Amino acid sequence: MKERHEHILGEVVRAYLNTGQPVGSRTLAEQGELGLSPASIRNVMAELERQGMLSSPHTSAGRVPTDSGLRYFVDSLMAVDPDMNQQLENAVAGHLPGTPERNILLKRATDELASLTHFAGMVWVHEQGFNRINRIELVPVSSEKLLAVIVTDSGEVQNRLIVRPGDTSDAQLHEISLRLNELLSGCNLEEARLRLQREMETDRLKVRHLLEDLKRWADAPTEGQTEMFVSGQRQLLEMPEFAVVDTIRSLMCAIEEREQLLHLVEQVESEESGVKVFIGSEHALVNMEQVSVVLSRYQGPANLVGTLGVIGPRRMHYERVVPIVDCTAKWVSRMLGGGLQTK
Amino acid sequence: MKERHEHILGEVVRAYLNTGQPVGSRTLAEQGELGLSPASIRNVMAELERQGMLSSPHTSAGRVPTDSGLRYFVDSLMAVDPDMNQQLENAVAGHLPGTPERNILLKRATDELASLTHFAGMVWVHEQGFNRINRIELVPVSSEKLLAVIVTDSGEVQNRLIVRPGDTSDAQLHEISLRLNELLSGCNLEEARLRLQREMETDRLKVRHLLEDLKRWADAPTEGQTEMFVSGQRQLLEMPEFAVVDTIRSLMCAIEEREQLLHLVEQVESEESGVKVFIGSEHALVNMEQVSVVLSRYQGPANLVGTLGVIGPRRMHYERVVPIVDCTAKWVSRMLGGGLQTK
DNA sequence: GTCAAGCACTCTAGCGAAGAGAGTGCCAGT
DNA sequence: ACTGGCACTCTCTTCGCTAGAGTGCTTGAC
Repeated sequence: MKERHEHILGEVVRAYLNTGQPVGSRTLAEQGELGLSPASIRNVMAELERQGMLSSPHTSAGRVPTDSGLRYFVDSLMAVDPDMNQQLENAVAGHLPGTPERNILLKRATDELASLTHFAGMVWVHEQGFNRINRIELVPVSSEKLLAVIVTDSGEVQNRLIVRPGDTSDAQLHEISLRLNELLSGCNLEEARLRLQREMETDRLKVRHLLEDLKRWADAPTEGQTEMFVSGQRQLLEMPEFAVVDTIRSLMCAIEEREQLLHLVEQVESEESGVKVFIGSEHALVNMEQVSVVLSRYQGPANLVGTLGVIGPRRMHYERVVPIVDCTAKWVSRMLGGGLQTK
Repeated sequence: MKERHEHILGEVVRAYLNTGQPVGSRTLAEQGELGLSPASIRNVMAELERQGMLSSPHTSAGRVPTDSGLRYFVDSLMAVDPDMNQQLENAVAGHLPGTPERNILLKRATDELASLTHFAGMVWVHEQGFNRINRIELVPVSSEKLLAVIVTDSGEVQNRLIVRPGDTSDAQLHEISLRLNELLSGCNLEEARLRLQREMETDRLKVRHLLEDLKRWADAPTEGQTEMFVSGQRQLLEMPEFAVVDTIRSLMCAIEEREQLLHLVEQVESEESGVKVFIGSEHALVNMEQVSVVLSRYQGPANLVGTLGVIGPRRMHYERVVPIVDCTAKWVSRMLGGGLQTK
């Protein structure tokens, strides 16, 4: 594409991102960035419209960038301020200190995404079903109940109340704990199930009921296999383009139902450069042509991998949002990798 | 109030709850419940308007019940179908089987409230700061980290990663666990802090760092001292009265900020009959005159007490919503009381 | 060949007028 | 005490009009 065309496309996009309104040739000329008359700008704009980069809502409105136009802008024209990147990294790291438990860390990252971008922040955890049990502990709670705590090697903590075998002292319970750790440490779910089954048959510890309870836990389809955190949905209501309830409704539905979004998340490859942007109809979410999604993979230790990003109006400042998502993903990877490494 | 007036007020409210539109004298007469001519109905309606039970948006619209009108209806006119109560109890109990961990149970109750009413369901837990530690356990996670699990006597499970003291074997860790249990079982937060302080001075176990970590935990302002679960916000978007974005925005703000709602929750006394209804301006939430809140206390074991309910449009079917909230509160109380009692 | 100026054309947003519809209040009659 | 009838009021919708903004095209200058 000719340099002048790129220049003008860039200006149209920038003006559109700022105002959300169609931009006309005169406003662009008066703005003075180009040093051209409205008429000349018009010629170029007409050309860009033929190429599918711009479109006009009607004859006498200005031009609005199409999805392709925004795509070209994001891919080739967008200039990321190098200062900002540094600044952002500091901001992200500053707001998110410490190494808390995994889910708390991820929840905080979600909040941070939302507050930095003013859109809705989202974080997914893909278990991949390969979690290995790192530790299992039985904590006495009352005479009838005990709490089974499992720590996986990806740093996740799960706990569940189960029935306490009759007449077991705390010391005996500790015995059983030790035995279970021998038995199950390093197992994934599948193996754990098998070994529990085998153990039930010999049952040296006479705790058949307890083993059954545990097995039932392992058998249950691991709900929340892809966990999801969301934050800041409210801020989307502030955007003027969502003043029509219909759009916001589709948006909330998509967030609550998760199916559609998961499908999108799968398209983000971890090998790629990092951030992936879906503009308007590119993400194929129904009734959400006015919505864009910016995502990036993060990588924790072992088999923990996830995706995070934001969902917001098509008219978002990609120059700012893309680095935010990028920094957050890197920061989360670093925190997870550094803080929870199990070996 | 005269019987006829009550009768007509009741019909106006019912018609309004169904349609959401102002109701006129003719529609009411044609409906045939009253056996009166439009003119007679008009006379009564004018009287009711003078009493502040009804109001007309403008001269030639029908009448809409005021907050007082709805209040009178809820207090004196509302007939709760006795069958429904039984039916609801079955429905609630049916959808919510088992006795999982406390927070999961409460989350499920929230979902159930939302799905039964089609509004947003909410559940709060008021800790009252009196929680006693029932059990504390240290679970080894890696060579550098361990997981501290605390079970309170209200059945709540908290866990946190802390630094593992250098060169401690799993067996030693168990030793420390036992000692900590001796030290802290039955303590509330205040006592725990004191005892940890004292222990740090003598420190028989040479684990000063660990004790410091724990103390820091106890010192931290217990965040989420009033926990809150929300579900089904999306369904509020379906309500035609929330088609204007402003109302829904205030609503989402109120839910996310929590402050205002907490203030409201405090007004629900546990001794009272059960369900408390706040209609329109009664709850003094800003910009939410079109919103009603229905709440009830539930009572768990020991010092665990909470509030649950729904938030929805002023025009809700109170005859249905009130028993739903009532049943859910009773069911939650039963589940918590029965399943997690510690002694 | 490139750019700018001018002009006719098109489309929308906003405003006021007019008419339909719904509901009321009041009066008179049974 | 209740009802039928009538005049009145207010809103909602539709229609037509105008001002404003922006375009495309043609023509002329460098």
